[in-house]
Amino acid sequence: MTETHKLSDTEWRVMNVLWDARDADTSATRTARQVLSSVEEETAWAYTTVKTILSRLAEKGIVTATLEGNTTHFAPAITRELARRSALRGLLDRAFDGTVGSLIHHLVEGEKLSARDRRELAALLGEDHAAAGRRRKESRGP
Amino acid sequence: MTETHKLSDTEWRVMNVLWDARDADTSATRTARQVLSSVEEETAWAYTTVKTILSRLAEKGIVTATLEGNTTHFAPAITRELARRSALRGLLDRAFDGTVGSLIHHLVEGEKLSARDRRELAALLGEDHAAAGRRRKESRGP
DNA sequence: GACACGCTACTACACCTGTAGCATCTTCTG
DNA sequence: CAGAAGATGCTACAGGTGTAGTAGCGTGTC
Repeated sequence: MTETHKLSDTEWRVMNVLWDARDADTSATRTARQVLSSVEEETAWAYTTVKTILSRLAEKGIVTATLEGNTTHFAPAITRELARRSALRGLLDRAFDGTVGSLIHHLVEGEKLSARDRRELAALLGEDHAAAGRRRKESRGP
Repeated sequence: MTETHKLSDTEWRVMNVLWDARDADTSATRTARQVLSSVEEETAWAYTTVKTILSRLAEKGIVTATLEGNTTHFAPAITRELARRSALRGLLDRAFDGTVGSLIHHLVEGEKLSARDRRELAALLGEDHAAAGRRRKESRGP
């Protein structure tokens, strides 16, 4: 149901700024101007460009816009996790037979995983194994 | 350098048909008609739509088009692996801080990994570990 | 009270993507 | 050979995305 309407490249960039702010302060918001200054080293956008992107995001319900004085403050309306999940799903469906296994295979087979990544992965996996074993309530269909 | 020009949704669908053909026969090619029949259960495309997509892919050098008689035969000009790598990189950059670790974290943390995936992942990881030169005894029962 | 400055809303536009029609050319078939 | 069946190249067009300009409104400052 939570159709995350597929963020575009620029939208991701903007959303990342909003989410990063949230990481520092759970109720943080950002103005267009602030977003601009956060990205202007990598993007050379005009102020109005940021404004447009933010407005479109607000239209789509992906960010919330609150007018305060005469300045609009923006905040993410969906979590980064959700957006990530949805983007990942899209990639899996498009490019990896829709399966996580296929992606994992690609990751492990390719030169993509450094020894450190591998170690980290193993660690996370082990850790999670313990946690997941306790609350095994997964029932997946074929 | 190997700029894989970012495939769109439909392009992926078509390319997958081409790659799948390759999986069965290393030198397989597909006509627009054949591609259409491979996807028409999921897409309801018109023949000309497939034709356009294939032509655009050919223009971009992502598939090769060889006219044989009056029918063009298409074959992938880039490997699925390459396209996957490039798509994955895009996703990582856009949504996962550009790091594999972040994606892995997401995979392991989220509910995305079934017990089976997890097992598979562990297996692949172990397998690769062994291949790397260090042989280790695998005695981990879930 | 007039003005500058920033902010907003509205408008613009080119390119890409999804989707497809049409006129035409080629080849098989009787 | 004439027509059917199918392939091709052009053309089209709406909606989304990237990128931004412009005019007008609110508010702090002198």
